[in-house]
Amino acid sequence: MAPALRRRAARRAGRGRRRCDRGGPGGGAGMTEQRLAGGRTHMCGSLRAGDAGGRVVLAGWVARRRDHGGVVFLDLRDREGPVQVVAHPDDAPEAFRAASEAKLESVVLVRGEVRLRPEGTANAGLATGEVEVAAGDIEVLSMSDTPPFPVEDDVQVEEALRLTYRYLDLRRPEMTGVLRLRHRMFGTVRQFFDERGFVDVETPTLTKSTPEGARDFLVPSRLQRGKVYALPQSPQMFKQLLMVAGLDRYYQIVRCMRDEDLRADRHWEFTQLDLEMSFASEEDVFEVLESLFARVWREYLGVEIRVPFPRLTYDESVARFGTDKPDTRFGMELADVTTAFGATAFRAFASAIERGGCVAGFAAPGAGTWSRKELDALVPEATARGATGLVWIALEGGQARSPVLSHISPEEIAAVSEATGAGDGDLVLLVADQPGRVAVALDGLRRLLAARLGLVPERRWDFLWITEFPVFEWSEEEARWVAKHHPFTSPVSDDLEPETARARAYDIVLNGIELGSGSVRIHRPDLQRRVFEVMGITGEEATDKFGHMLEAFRFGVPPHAGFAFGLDRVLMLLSGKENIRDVIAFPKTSSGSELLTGAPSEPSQEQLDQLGMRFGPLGR
RNA sequence: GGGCUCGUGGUGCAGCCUGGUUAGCACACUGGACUGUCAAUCCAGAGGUCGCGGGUUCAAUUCCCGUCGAGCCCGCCA
Repeated sequence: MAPALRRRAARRAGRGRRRCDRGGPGGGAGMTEQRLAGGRTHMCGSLRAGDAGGRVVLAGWVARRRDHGGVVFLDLRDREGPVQVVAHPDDAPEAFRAASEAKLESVVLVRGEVRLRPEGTANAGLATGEVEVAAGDIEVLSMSDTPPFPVEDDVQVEEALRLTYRYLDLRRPEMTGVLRLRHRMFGTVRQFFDERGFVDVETPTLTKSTPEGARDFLVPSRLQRGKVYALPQSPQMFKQLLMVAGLDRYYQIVRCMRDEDLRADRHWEFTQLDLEMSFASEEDVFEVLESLFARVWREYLGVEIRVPFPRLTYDESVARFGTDKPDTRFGMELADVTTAFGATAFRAFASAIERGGCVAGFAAPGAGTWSRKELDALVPEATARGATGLVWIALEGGQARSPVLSHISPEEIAAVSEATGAGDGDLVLLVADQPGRVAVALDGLRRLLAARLGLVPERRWDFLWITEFPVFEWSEEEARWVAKHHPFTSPVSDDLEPETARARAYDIVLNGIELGSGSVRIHRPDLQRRVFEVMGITGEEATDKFGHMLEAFRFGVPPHAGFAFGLDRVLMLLSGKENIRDVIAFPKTSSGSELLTGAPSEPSQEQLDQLGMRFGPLGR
């Protein structure tokens, strides 16, 4: 075989191996099919034993240098990974000198020959560990200053510093890997919806302020002074109008903006998978999303998830778990024990019940042996979550321990143990208050205890649907009923009694995290008006705020339903990150600063003049 | 809006509670030695407004108050 042919064959073999490697986040599909810029022949991290014997041109960043005086090793890194470059003074004096002088993170171009490493010097911890590149020529394309922090995985660096030099942070293999996982997953999502006949339509970024829902980001208009656009919280109205337009099936990977305080899993700008389907019911939407998640989980985690997902109504979820996003990977379900304390001598419980409250709790298996100190430490955990107090009863060796033992009867303890399923060695936690507060506190405690007791199984994916949400929710602040989902959500029946009306709205919950939500929409103008009425939106107001929707609905609306979920959160789960900023290329801090660019910044007087704006002293 | 935690050479941390020696360690950096390492090794060296402002004190990195920045949580948000 001619050398050139042999090389090509070898490259093909290497390519095949690469395909098998693809589980990792940084796997580059079809890399070798592409022409590399700058005269490079290979990517550093792609070289394999099959490439041995070939002359290559590589370029990358100096990840590490090992200088033995007589021989210098450089680890040259590009997005595919590192490869070892060897420079010998005898073979190539110039290259040797360049290698000795190249500082870490400098960009260098290397011409040389790939060869198998000498016997016993292969590095099994490296994908390129069987080979090395004997440098014939090394050219420093760009010398680097000493970086402000080590560009390596598993190095603890203050996040503010990482964000200030985000380009260096993203150079770390782990971060590059997340960005590439993000790219590939988006591709899978697009392909999935394309195969199913969904049409990708872009919707405006400068649009009308949304009256209900989150706080808007506003953009002042230059041409129409005194008026503002809003950045979209979601393309909700546009996607419904696309159904009126007859698009039938729409999807979009779209940036949404909500001006609310940030959290570990919440960012101002986030990326949503948005979809809408005409003539669809809940079942159609469920099937699409179950198939999508099954495909993504299979492709990126190699996991077969169980479809269809279990379903739980909102009421059942709140009753059993105290929340509409339950983590069902462990038990410890809640039990309402109000009746057990119907005639209790315990004043705290009695008065809570008198005021229309309830008593509820759950059993934490194995926590009955905790010390008094550990158990008392749970009380502030409960009050921090809004509970008035917390009663703990530890069952151990046939005895009950509790700070309120003298106030509660053995019969009450027996009833509570029975209801919560607590046995010897277990701990019962009880909270008495208004049902909503009890639920919030117990949900938090349940998660806390499960984590502390090590009862949360890893590598388990509990997807579920929560259905039949309330249509309305009472807003203390505004003293009126507001939409729990959004105002276009169809009620289950025409009965719009605000306290009891249930909606054809659904959430996907995974391991106790809400991924997204959707609903069947109202397509009857008369029903839509009645929903507005309950929320105190008059005819005039409705016309002003939602006039375009109501108008559109006069001209033939297909029944339709849709869904939206946060892709950033899905990526957090796929990559095992605990912070949303780690799956976003250029995120902001929790106070909204962009440390890289210095945004937000003060506007110039000229900018303000053009917009007809004036910044005055802050006042109420 | 509220609560908690953190801020010390380029990086990561210790010191602070119990005020007073020259602010210590590791990595990185600089110089030297070294021909098979892969967190190379060995020797030497340089590098600090202890976030910022004020107070207490004979004396503050250390105690107190304020402020700025970062993180987590509640409120808010689907």
